[in-house]
Amino acid sequence: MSQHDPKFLPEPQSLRPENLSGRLLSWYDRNRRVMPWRALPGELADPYRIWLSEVMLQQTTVAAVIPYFQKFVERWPTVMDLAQAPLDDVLHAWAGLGYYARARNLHKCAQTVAAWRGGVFPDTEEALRKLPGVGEYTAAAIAAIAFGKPAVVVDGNVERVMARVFAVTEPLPRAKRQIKEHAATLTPRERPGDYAQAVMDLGATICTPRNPACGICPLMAACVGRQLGMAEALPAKEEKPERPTRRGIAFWATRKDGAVLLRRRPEVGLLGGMIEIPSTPWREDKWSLEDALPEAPFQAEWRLLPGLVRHTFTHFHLELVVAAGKIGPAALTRGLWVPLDKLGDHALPTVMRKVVKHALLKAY
DNA sequence: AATTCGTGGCA
DNA sequence: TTGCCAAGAAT
Repeated sequence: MSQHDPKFLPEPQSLRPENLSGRLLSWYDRNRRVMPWRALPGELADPYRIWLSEVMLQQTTVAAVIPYFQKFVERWPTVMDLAQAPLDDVLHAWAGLGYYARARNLHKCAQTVAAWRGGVFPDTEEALRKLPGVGEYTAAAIAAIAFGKPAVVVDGNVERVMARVFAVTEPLPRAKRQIKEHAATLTPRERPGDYAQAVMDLGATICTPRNPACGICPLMAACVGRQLGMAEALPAKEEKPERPTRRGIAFWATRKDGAVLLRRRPEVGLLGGMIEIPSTPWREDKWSLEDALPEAPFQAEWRLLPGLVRHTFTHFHLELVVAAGKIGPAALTRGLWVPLDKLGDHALPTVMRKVVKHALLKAY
């Protein structure tokens, strides 16, 4: 086949892999999305705000992050402010956003940056990667977006876009290395931060997991996945194990003055360091009240409230039955007695707020 | 390398 | 109702 053959359609130069970034950037410029951490065109990004937003955005949607981000930067405008804040204040402000280890690492990272560099973030991937809570993705994202470094940024959006454009059929997570190689071939030296955000925006708005809008995609002509009719099916993923159900009894313990007993969870593990309604351990077998009594915070006439509190974590379902009881004058217990109207002052994760709501509805 | 980490929106 | 999914990190 020669170039003079009318059937030969030369691949436009703009569709060569090294030029796809140009198409993405021009699409990005035409469809710029406003987010509170993004610099305006021509402005320099604030590394503190980029870092804070990237940590919040780990496995979390933009819509969920925005109000938390606003709250954090209003209360702690610089990394020095955040470093000086009590950890409890940070956990409380984070409550509801999930993955609470992020909040602890955020605070630790702020203190590290404050101590080492007086509040100046490192600007290389290698140095960023050493900070607590900053992994491969986040280091690359900060380096690219805040410092203009041509880092290869690979998040879930990039994985999906690359898998489709290059028709990568190997399932994730095995395909990660292959996908990163593709991503590296597209990463430009000019405007790498905008490019990274362009791919992520594309994945969030057009190259979506379901019903991708291929008809208006700036990469449509280059997308091998689409040409093969398999774009929506990519990326392939390994099967996930099914989620078990765990059960427990939570103790809604009240005092004569109406205060409720709370306690702090262990620093590590599920809901680490957060405040909870005391409960039995969470196990697969159902609990009878008799089984649960030795786990109660004190001896009392516990009564089971009708109904259940259901909550789903990443890897299991939880069903909590709530038992209500009043502490006697002689009983001692460990924990934190909190008036009902002060429950909001504590770092209660969502599952525990559900327990509170249920108890308030059923116990009075 | 495989698990363990939350939560809310969506089909 | 159920499962999937989201700008992943730590161990």
